[in-house]
Amino acid sequence: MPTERAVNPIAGGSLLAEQAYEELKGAVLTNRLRPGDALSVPALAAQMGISRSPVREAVQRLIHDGLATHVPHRGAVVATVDVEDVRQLYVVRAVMEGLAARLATERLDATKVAELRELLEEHERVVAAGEDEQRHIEMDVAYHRLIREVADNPHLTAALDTIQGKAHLALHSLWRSPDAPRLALEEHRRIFEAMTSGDTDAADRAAREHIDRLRIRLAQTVASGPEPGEGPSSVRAVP
Amino acid sequence: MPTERAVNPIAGGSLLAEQAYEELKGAVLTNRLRPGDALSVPALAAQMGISRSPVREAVQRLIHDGLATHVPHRGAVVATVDVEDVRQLYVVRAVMEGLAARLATERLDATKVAELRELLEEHERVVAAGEDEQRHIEMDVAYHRLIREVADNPHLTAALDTIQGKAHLALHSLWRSPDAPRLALEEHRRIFEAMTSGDTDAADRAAREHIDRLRIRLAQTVASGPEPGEGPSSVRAVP
DNA sequence: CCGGTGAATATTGCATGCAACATAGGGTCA
DNA sequence: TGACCCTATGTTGCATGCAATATTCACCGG
Repeated sequence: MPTERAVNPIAGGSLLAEQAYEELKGAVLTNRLRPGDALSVPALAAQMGISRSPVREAVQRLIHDGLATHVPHRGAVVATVDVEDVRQLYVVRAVMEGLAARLATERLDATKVAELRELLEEHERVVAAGEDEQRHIEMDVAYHRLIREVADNPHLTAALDTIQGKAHLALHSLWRSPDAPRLALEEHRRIFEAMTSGDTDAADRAAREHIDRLRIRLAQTVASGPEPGEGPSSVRAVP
Repeated sequence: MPTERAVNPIAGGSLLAEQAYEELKGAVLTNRLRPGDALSVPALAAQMGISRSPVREAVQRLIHDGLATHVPHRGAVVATVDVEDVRQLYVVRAVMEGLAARLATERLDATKVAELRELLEEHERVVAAGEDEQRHIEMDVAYHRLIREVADNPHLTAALDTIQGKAHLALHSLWRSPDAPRLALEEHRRIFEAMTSGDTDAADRAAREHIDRLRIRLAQTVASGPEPGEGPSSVRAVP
């Protein structure tokens, strides 16, 4: 077991627990900590250079978010998402993104339209340049996040953040389709068109269908390429 | 300030933090702790007869659930839900209960139908007997919870639990309509009919409309009778 | 009578100690 | 060689200590 630490030391300002949480979440979401990896509170505390209290708190928040699971007397481990999990995740996410798009359509103004267009164009560049998967996921997350922000419903935002966090985690293990970014971008554009035309029903439908298609493509990808067997914390690179 | 404790001592078995969380949540949801009440970790720890660590953890979970808010350097206080909060809450809840009903319809079997009918009949007795509000809320919560259970989607369940928790909290402050229980029961029956007839669309619609009507009735109640003034736990009235 | 100032108070958040406990691994015995 | 036991290690979860800090209340001056 290499001493290669998956998390970085904490600066040491205020709210160590918060910083530890962000660091851990980042490590999980960028796949530096992989599903199945152990989250030992003492070990992480040592690596971050802080005591166990804030780390313990951070790990528990991760568990609460569904990004880690608690194995009795074995500590916490980064959550493993199976195909069925993802399916159920996306069924829920579809109706919530639909609602978000609907609400956002009602509250859209010129500023927000510009921001959305901006994001779409940047996403376009990323896709055109064939940049890395990580970057694409970031754009995808950012786009949906902005829609939520426009929708301006904190309860919806909170629920969707949790759902999307788990989905984000799943993408690392499951998403292997090379033209997925292009398709996603296309569907993002369709949502944009519906929203800017003021058609709430169409926006709702477009967002729901986007997530539904994502779910279907994910299922197909998994079905075709059953995933090279990879142990918890082994060394494989993302293809 | 009366020494009247709002929370009970903890038995002392295993997982004190969990027990403390349940105790606190119960106190909040049954209105023994009211919106605005302070949640002092040292005080609660003393009342429960345990140390601060598990209590701190419990309070943080409450905050994460939206049942409490963190006021800087003043400790945590039981969350205050205003009318707008409730409206936004129910907008989200409507689509999620709709999805739950839809999924439940697809997975319904004879056993679950019997359980649902059982609950409805008990609810009927409660309404007929004109029992207390608390009991009615319990029935309402139980009914929706059972639908979720049948729907069998853990992510949907988790999200809805959080949403319903906040809604539950809101009801104490806002629900003053005497015939609300009767109307709710009636709408529960309608959802039941749609589900047992196997019509997923109708079930979805019925559940969504139920929550929407709930939201509208709540808004009307609040608009007509602005609430008998009752302050946090002491003197102030809600502005 | 009222406003301002200072000290006492109570809070949080982090660090650390410690007992209980399950697991893993090695060594022993049949 | 294979199964079993027993110890060593790692973990959790709770208790407690402690510094930093904002609030509150009383008291004093105007």
